[in-house]
Amino acid sequence: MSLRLFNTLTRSIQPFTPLDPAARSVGMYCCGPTVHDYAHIGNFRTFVFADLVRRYLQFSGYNVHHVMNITDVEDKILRRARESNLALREFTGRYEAAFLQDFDTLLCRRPHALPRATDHISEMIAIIGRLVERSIAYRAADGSVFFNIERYRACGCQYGRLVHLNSEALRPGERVASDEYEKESAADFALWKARVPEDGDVFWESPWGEGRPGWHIECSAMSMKLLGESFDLHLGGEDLVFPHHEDEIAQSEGATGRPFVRHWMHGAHLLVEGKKMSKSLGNYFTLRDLLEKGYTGREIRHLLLTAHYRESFNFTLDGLAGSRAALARIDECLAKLTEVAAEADAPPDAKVVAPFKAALDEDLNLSAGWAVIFDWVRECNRAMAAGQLGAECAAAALSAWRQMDDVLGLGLKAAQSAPKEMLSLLDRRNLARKAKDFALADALRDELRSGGWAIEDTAKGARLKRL
RNA sequence: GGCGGGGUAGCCAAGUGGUAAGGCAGGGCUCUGCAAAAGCCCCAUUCGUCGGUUCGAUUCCGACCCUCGCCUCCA
Repeated sequence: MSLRLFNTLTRSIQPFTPLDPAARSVGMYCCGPTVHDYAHIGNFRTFVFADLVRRYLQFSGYNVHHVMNITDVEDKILRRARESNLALREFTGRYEAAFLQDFDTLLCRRPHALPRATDHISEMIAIIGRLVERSIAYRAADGSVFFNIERYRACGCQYGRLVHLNSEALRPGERVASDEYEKESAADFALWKARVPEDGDVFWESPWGEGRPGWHIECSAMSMKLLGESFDLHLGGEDLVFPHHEDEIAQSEGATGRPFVRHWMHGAHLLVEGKKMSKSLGNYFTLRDLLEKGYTGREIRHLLLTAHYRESFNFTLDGLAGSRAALARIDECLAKLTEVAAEADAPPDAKVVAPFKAALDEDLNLSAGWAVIFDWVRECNRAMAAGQLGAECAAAALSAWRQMDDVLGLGLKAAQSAPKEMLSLLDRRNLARKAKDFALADALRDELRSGGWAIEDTAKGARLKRL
């Protein structure tokens, strides 16, 4: 069995084959955050999805080079920076740092490169220059540069491969009508935006005059710089299919004449409490909002990983409580396995890893993967309850978990050891129980509980567990 | 209007032309001085509706209903 992934280009699940299969290396680019605010849970679904892809490729033996851009120049950023009276870099720097912190909280592996748009203006200008040279782009009267879709098509290129739009449907809508730029055709998109007064001191010199880059061009410039003019995998949220990714393909292939990306993957959006997230509905959550409610990054990550990435997903606070319970079940099992395994060591138990891999190989069907994991948890529990699981087997189970967790990224929750005061309370309770002074024993139990520790009476005696 | 997803138990969510994974919640049991925690067991004759193809359809086809997304800078 080998990895098959859905490719938006072909709208089908197909074997994943990198450009250079022999090297087992994969170049992967994911459209990153626009740093003008704290990222919300919907943004993070996409990044956790990208992390899953990256981890699974690594699990599958690929050497992944993961690039994610930081969009730090854009209309909304400019406006907000201006409102906050901060220099662009100072403003975006705050949200970039917050984003990365959130990224870590969700246990996502950091990309190998995090290029910022503003550090790659010259690369963007170079691409625009190539397009102008080939007459696929033109300079408008105001100094903006647009991509000419007609010319691109005339070169034998196809526009609309991802989204399958017909050009007649691309009639100017309200948003286009209000666009003041001087395009020759409504479908054309900006590569370079001429400087306007509202931009303040945010502008760069270019052969076409002062201005700033359009939105799509940054991804073409940075991905091709870091991964080559053709690379393997490009990811993003489903809303980016059109126009962002469609335009990326057009400007990249228009400039290089070479195929841009082999494999496109898009993560579906999520609903929150059954509705589209919106601030007015009160169901708009940043990661920070959820942490404030007492949920952990690990729980949020788990919930985001319960549904298949191409299905829209209903993110709820109830679901988060469910994730907490589900993780506790896994943690409990792993803690017991650790106890049984003691010092033993063994290679991963293929009985669980193999079906897990089979599930993930089929377009990352992690929902099916969870079924494998929970079936396995039940089996382990059953065997341990019957006292029929040897140290070797427990060790093999733990190795298997570590291997699968390489993909899940949830970690092995370390057993917390209780502080001295709590341990002495436990001792006193044990003595009270021995003396059959149950009133005292129960009082001590309550005291422990209010101190945040639950007593678990097991066959091997009482132990404490963090609440 | 154009294009594309979905509708599976109380909730979340897989899946298959051969008779419905898994998680949460719920119920029962074990353990316990009582609890708690934990574990085990149970929990959809049925997959939006109606037709059709088929020995057999939740799965394929058609119609309809509902829902979500995209259609020019939103993950």
